[in-house]
Amino acid sequence: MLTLKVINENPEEVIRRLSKKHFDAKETVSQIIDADNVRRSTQTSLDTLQGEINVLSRSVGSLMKEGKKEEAETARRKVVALKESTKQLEETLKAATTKIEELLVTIPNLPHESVPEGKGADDNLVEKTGGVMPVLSDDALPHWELAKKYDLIDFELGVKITGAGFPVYKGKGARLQRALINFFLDSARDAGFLEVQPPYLVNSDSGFGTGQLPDKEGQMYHATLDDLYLIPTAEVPVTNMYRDVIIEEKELPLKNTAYSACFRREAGSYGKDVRGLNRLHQFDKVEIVCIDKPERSYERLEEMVRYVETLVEKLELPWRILRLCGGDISFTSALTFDFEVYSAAQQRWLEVSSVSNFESFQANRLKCRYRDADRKIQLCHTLNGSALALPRIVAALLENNQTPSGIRIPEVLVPYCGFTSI
RNA sequence: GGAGAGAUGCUCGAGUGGUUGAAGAGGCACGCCUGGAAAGCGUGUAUACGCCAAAAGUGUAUCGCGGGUUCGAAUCCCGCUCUCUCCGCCA
Repeated sequence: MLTLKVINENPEEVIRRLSKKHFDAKETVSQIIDADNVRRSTQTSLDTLQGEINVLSRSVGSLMKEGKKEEAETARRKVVALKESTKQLEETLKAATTKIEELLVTIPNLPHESVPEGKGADDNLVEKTGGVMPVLSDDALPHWELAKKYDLIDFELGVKITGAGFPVYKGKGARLQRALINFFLDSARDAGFLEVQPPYLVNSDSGFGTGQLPDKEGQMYHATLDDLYLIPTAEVPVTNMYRDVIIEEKELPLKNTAYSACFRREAGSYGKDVRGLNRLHQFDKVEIVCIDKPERSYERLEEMVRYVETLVEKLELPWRILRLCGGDISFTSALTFDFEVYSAAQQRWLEVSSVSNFESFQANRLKCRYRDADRKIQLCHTLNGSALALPRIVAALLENNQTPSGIRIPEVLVPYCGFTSI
């Protein structure tokens, strides 16, 4: 969430910049400022009053020691009277604080100035393209047919065991998954990311910290008996490692990578979007997460984008990078680059990575701070990206590399797979 | 899951109702000392919010979390969470 400071100091700018996300913040911003004025003045009164009470209370003790019982009793009565008025103030303060908090979480992050104007996915800016478009024969099969033909993925079996969107990978299909995960993790490690294995269930504090709660509650599986959430991405547990911490400046940047299974309810999805591997409830992903100081975060973002580029390049897939427009960028992000690979038999681009700078938006919720050179405490910037999400990579690999004699495995994966074709 | 013990600052650890943000020790930082270092000596070493134009300063809150008793709570009471020990179960 945005800091109170930003809203108080630059309300007009906040409103102006949010309009790019098609969010009208005018009303909310003014409500926040009003509530904050109440909060401040109430706290001032309350603190003063509480100070008086503390002084009097202490005097009760010393008066008792000196044997001045009557004076002590007078002071005691006075405190009781004063305490009555603190109750009202406390309630007002709490109400104002709660209101500010409630309003604050409804405001999206400010988009970076470089975010293009636009309504939706069609207005995203193509930043860069690479790879070679494959030429497939007319009888080329979509990946779900290929998965069946070579017995790589059993969607129906997953339906029996769990439900739609929980496929069972078999044989070379399963081995390809494992190969990709290892390839991604090894690559990330070579690029300087520290590998971690996080929990797959998180508590609500963690869900709040990265912005899944309260905004996207319905998108996560909720284990209600223990009030834990299945992670929609490793971003959640990994970023939350840095919740409530103060990092020394010299330790920045922090760069982590993690593989995890990801669980998403995907409520509201339908149609050809969900065919085969295009959209699943459970999928595998390797995530990269960075924490850095504000003045360096865009440098970091660039580094992450370049890194993801090397992955799609090594996988020999046709790819493109999109700079997301104001209408398509997420609630929490300031600037996002999406990576898409071309799935030749489906003849469509599939999103396989999303690399974002959240600036201090998550850090403010997380209370993830660092101590700068002047020993001052400041919010960090947090960034993350997929590197990469498996299912759509698999879809593109299967479709683009199909030949009459089988499916070719890109060279970089052969040592990981242990086979050269399917 | 059952029984018991515990949770204090960066760490260890004292503190069982009255200037305790918190003794003491260690660590760390800075300074002195030194040719340099060690040792020694000295100083400093939480966070949030408020007030102040700002710094200085100052007020309030915080001893796992939440509530209660009291003029006053780290200290007493209740609930929760977590950790440890023993038993049970178990990959």
